[in-house]
Amino acid sequence: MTFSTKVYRKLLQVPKGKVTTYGELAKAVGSKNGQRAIGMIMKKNPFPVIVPCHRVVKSDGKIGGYAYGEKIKSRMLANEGIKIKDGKIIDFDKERFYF
DNA sequence: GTAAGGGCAATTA
DNA sequence: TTAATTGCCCTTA
Repeated sequence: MTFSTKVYRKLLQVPKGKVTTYGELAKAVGSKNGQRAIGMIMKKNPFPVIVPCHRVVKSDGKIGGYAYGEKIKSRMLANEGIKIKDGKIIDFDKERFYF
């Protein structure tokens, strides 16, 4: 069980239409300061299909980056019912998922 | 085994 | 309030 594996499992707990942040995710797996590591894990994401890495955003509600393009990310989020405006989530506090 | 970087966060000015 | 700097953890080279 590696760190990345935990991150993936946690991320899979995020329901459709909800999002989480790198910080929350890091804290959820035991590394409250491991947000950067998570970002890297997402980038090297070995399971891009089963891991909804597009549901992970920055703590301030912005989409942040995305290995396959931010526009794709925001589009997928919008497809799940999350409103995106100018690169950031409008109802971030509501759509946000707490582990 | 060492070094650098990454889809950030929290702090400070 | 926005911008810049520092720090943290993990993976990859």
